[in-house]
Parts: sequence; structure tokens; C-alpha cells
Amino acid sequence: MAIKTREKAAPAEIDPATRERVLLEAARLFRHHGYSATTLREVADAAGIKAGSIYYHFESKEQILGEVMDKGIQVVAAAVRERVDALPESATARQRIAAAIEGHLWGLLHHGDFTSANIRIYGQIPTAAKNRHRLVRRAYADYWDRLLEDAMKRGELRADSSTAVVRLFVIGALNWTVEWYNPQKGSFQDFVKQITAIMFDGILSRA
Amino acid sequence: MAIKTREKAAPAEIDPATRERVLLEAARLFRHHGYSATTLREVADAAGIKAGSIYYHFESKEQILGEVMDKGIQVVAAAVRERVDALPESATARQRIAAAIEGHLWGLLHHGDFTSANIRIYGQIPTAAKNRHRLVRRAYADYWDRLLEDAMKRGELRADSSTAVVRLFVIGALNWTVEWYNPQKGSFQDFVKQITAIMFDGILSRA
DNA sequence: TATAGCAGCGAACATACGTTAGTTAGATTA
DNA sequence: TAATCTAACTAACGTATGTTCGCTGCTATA
Repeated sequence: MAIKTREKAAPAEIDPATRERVLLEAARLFRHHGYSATTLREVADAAGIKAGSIYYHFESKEQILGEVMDKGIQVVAAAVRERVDALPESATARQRIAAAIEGHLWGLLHHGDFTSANIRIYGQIPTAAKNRHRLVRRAYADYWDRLLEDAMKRGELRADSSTAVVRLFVIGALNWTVEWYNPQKGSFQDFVKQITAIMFDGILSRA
Repeated sequence: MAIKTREKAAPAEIDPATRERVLLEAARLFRHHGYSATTLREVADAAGIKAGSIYYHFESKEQILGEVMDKGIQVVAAAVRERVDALPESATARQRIAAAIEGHLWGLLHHGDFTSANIRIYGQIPTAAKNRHRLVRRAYADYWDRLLEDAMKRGELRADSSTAVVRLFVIGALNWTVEWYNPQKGSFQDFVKQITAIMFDGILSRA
């Protein structure tokens, strides 16, 4: 724990290298074995330290969980905002949604351990951790809702389903790609094109 | 364990009521807390017996896991086959896929504890259990592949993605609905219609 | 060179887990 | 009625887990 009674300068930040390594390995292990089946001894081993030493960087296993979960959403949200904000004011809703899909896929697939861990274990984590993390998820969902409601107002979105259903469908379908996307079978850009096409126009051939 | 040296009649099946109750409660707990975080004491409590008594019906916790996992796929596969097989020979590929989607959603949402548990924990279960269960999944995937390849041959499926990608997209998107479907917001039939429409024609309004 | 904080080690603790073993009350069969 | 089987119980065992705690080099500053 950081000492609070420091008087002068020197923020004396804790070495980020080890801390970051612990988070990364924790994410990878949470992803593949779940939260409860992952032991701090395994995480420590993977990070190249001893189990007890983890407590120099984190207060508890649950705090590690919280940081892994939050990062799983935030890397995606950041990539989405970046791409959508880069569009000109004149962009169509379709273009803005396409940018959001690409950003979502990019964050999702380039930080697979954090995002897959997030998706896989969200329904299973302790109530306290879930309640805290829910706010992060809510904020990201709101972003999509604004995007989709704007598209709906402009008449670019199908009107026979609510924007909430469309958002849940889209994010759910996108999220699941992290479980089967294979970068060795074609480029990321080509994958984005395929997924966007299916999402926009469906799986049937256009007659 | 059932005695093998029995000679005469009287199959003397183990009481299915308790056994079935254990499976159901295990599925519910696996779904919400994961496999490893679920203790046999919790499962037993929920089923109204004591932890040790579980071993009269099952050999191990992992055997319970195996049965829960298999059932999660099989209830869905059965519902799909039933609906597809009920179609006349003259049915279009589109009609057959629509029937499969409805069947998948029906099995998925009407046995949510088994199907959601299956989806949530598949990536996290012990290797041995995963290897065994993989065959069950493979068989169901093959069924969809035949359906989609038939549609592709008939020119009813979009040709710019492989049937494998379409299958993974469709099953992934459908599976995730179990995490957000709310039966209090409209009928199941209406839900199926919305999801099928989005899957077939996409989220954009048809210009 | 002395000192203070950083980053880690290693051993221990209490608890909780899956599983086993021995036992028992009631139902079925011989 | 005697013997067997069913379905459960209780208690215990060995192991593994999250966490705590005292200790130790190392490094940069005063």
C-alpha cells in the first residue's frame, strides 16, 4: 500500500511494468479458466513473481478482477469513440455505425484477453464487483443507443425493432466474434468488411 | 453405481427425481457463478439433499458438468431438427433456415440455465471435459453447415462470406440473446420474427 | 556513506473444497 | 420374516486457496 503521509515531492509511482504484467496475465487466465478457478499463485507465476508479492500492487484478487473487467470495456469504447469522432459532421448514420463497428471489432480483437475475459465472466463475478462494473458497461451502451437513435431518426435504421433490441443484437453478435475470429484466415480489414456487410444487409443474397 | 450382475427383471432405475433436480440446480448455479465457484454443497442444498449424497447419483463434479454441458446443446439441436424436419421437401432454403433459427431460439430460451451455462463456461472448463463435449458441439455445427451450404448452392445465401463465417456469426448472435432476452417485453413469437428479420435483412432500413 | 522507500520473498494461517467411508431408515424382494 | 437394495445421512481427510506478515536485497537520495 502506498504511504499517505508523504510530505514533499517524488510521487514515487509503483513500478508499472510488473503491475501491468500481473493484469495481463490475470486477464489471460480469467479468460481461459474463469475468475474463481484462477489462483493468485498461477497469476504470480505467469508474471514472474511470487503470490504474496501481488499484494504489493493490489489490495485483493477482486481488485484485479475489477481492473481487468473495466479495461475490457474501455479499450473497446476508446477505439469506437476515436473512429466515430474522426468522421466529418456530414457523415451519414450508416457511416457512423460502420465506424463504430470497426472500432468495436478492433478493440475487441486486439485486446482479446481483456475483452473475452470480460464477456465470459461478467455473468459470474461476485455481486459487488458486478455492481461496480455495471456503470462502465452502461456508459458504453448509452453511446451506442445515441448512435442508433440518431440513425433511427434519420430513417436509416429498420423501424420494426427498437434501438435497444438492435443494440443488444449488434453488440452481442460483435462480441462473440472474439471467440472464433481467426487472424490467419484473412486480414482484419477484410473481416470487418464481411461482418459489417452481414450486419447491415443480412445473411441472404440480395435478390 | 448401478450393479451390473443383476440377473432378472426389475431394472431398478435410480430415482430420476433427485438426479434431475441436481442437474437442474447445477446448471442454474454453473450459469450464475461458473463451474469452479459452484460448490457441491450449494448444489446439494438447492436440490434438498446433503453434499455427500450427490455421489450416489454421480461419480464426480466433472460428470455433472459433462451432463449439463451436453444437455445445453442437445435441447437446442432437438428443437432445431424437429422444426426443420417438419417442413415439406419443397421448402426453400430460406424457410429451412428460418425454421432452424426459431428452433434454436426456442431451445435456447426455454432451457436457459442449461444453454446459458453451456455458452458461458465452455471456454473455461477442464480440458478433459472440453474434449469430450467438443464432439457434441461439432455435430450441431455440422448440421448448420449442411443447411447453409445447401442455401449457398441454391443462391439464397450471400456469396461474399464463407458458410463457416455465416454459421459462426448466426449461432453467436443467436446464442447471445439468452443473455438479454426479456419475455416480459413481447411474445416469444414476436421476438423470433424480429431476430429472423434482422438476421436475414440486416439492421438498416431497406431503401 | 547512511538512510529511506521500493519490490519482492517465503512461510504460515484459517478456511473451504471435492471426495470418501461408514452408517441407517425404509422399501422390495425372496 | 429374512435378506437385500435404495437413497440418503454425518463426519472426516487431504489439499488448495486468499491473504497476512516479517524479512531482505537493491537503489536513489541526502
